[in-house]
Amino acid sequence: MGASWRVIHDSLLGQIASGRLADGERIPTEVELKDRFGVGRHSVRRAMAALAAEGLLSVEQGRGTFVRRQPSILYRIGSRTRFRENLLSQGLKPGGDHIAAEVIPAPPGAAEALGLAEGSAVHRVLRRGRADGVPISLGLSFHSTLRFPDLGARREAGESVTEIYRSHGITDYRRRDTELFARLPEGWEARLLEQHPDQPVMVQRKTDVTREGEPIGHSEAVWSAGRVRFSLECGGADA
Amino acid sequence: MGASWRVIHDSLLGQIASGRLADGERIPTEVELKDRFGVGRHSVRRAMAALAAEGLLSVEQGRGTFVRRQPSILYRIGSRTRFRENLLSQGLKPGGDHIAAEVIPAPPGAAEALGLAEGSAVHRVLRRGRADGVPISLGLSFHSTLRFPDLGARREAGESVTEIYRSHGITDYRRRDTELFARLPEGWEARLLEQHPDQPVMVQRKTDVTREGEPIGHSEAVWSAGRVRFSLECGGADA
DNA sequence: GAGTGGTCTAGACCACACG
DNA sequence: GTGTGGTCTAGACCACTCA
Repeated sequence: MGASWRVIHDSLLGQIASGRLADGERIPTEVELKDRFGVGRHSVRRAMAALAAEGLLSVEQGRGTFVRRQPSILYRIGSRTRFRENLLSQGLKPGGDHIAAEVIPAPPGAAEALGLAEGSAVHRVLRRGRADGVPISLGLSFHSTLRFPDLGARREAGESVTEIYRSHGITDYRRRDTELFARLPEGWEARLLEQHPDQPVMVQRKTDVTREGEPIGHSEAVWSAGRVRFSLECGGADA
Repeated sequence: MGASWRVIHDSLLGQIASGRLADGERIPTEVELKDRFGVGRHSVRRAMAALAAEGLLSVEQGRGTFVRRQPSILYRIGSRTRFRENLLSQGLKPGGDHIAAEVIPAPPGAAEALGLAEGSAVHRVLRRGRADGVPISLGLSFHSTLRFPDLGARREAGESVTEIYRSHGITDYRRRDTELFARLPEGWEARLLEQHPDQPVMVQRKTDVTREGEPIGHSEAVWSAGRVRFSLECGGADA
């Protein structure tokens, strides 16, 4: 016989979908559900884990479990549109936090993309993007300290990459090798994105190059898959 | 205290990464691992689930659990490149199975994309794409039966969409609204893709329109995220 | 301190593969 | 039949939040 956790899962799913359990509302505790459905707590937890991985619940240790309707953001990709404008055009308030900035020896991936020797000093800047206050992305970028000595401090102060490029004489740049894939998040990524560790993220890897083809910046952005969909403005191949 | 399943997870991970557990090799049974690490079976299973969700293991009920190194395919998207050529250019053998073809009332999403009344009859064709024999995608497509009466049978016989379009006088078409996002797979999707249900998939939704902008086909392709990365040929916006 | 979710053990039975 | 993984119950203790 199949899965008794499915029964719980589907029951709660129905209540959330129908609105009987409203957004932000607290759902019954694990013990209460276990008694109500006459099953073990393990099965309740399994049902909750599935719902959380679907992005419907926010589980908070010590406080309870809450219905969390996810914003569904359509993020245009492939144009010259920037983070700010992209969100504003959908009526969302863009935001961001500075998480970390440091100088480290270039990791293999970044070194290769930037054409540097592995271990060369690079700025590593980590920022969190928000839409209407909800975390949606983690942007991790790498830039050579030789090329952009002051980048770390200036990004920390809130300057954009484009501005910093311009002050170093780079008036135009383009993207090379934009790569997109999905995976499960690391623990720290899930925490910073305030999402369940079983809910996937999308990773967007890209390299900026000058008009002449010189690589100047490499970045890896991690997007919450439950909150963001990408809209490609360049069409796509068929399967 | 922390997580004892992490210890097991990391130990096996190391053995797989270092090659001490080779591709295709069977790993110790749950009972054996539970005894070896001196933990409960639950913790062993949790470690296995994590490794399987990372795409490193193939768990087969009744047979055992095996190391499964995943192919990592870079699939170009955004150009005119087709499935066949895309894989061939990477030295992979393209393949595919016909799964199902039927005529159904148009579901809401497809009806809207095609500009049909909800419930109009459409062909629904499901195919599975393979690279070197490994399933990598499920392509679900919708076409009006009025516009393409013979499409179901012809696709089942192996004809391509482009060929069928051409025989109906459509010599050129383009993509509108390519949308890309990630989620966890449904049970049947995981089964058809032969992947773990906790490993994410990427969904690519797109609509074909004629040069005049008339929508003629809508499709939703589900890609195994553990096996495929997308390469966008049109750059990307920054985070 | 009481209540919540997080982790763990122990033990049972079921479903499936294979000899 | 034997052994594998899949599901489930029961019960314990820990970590965190909040009054």
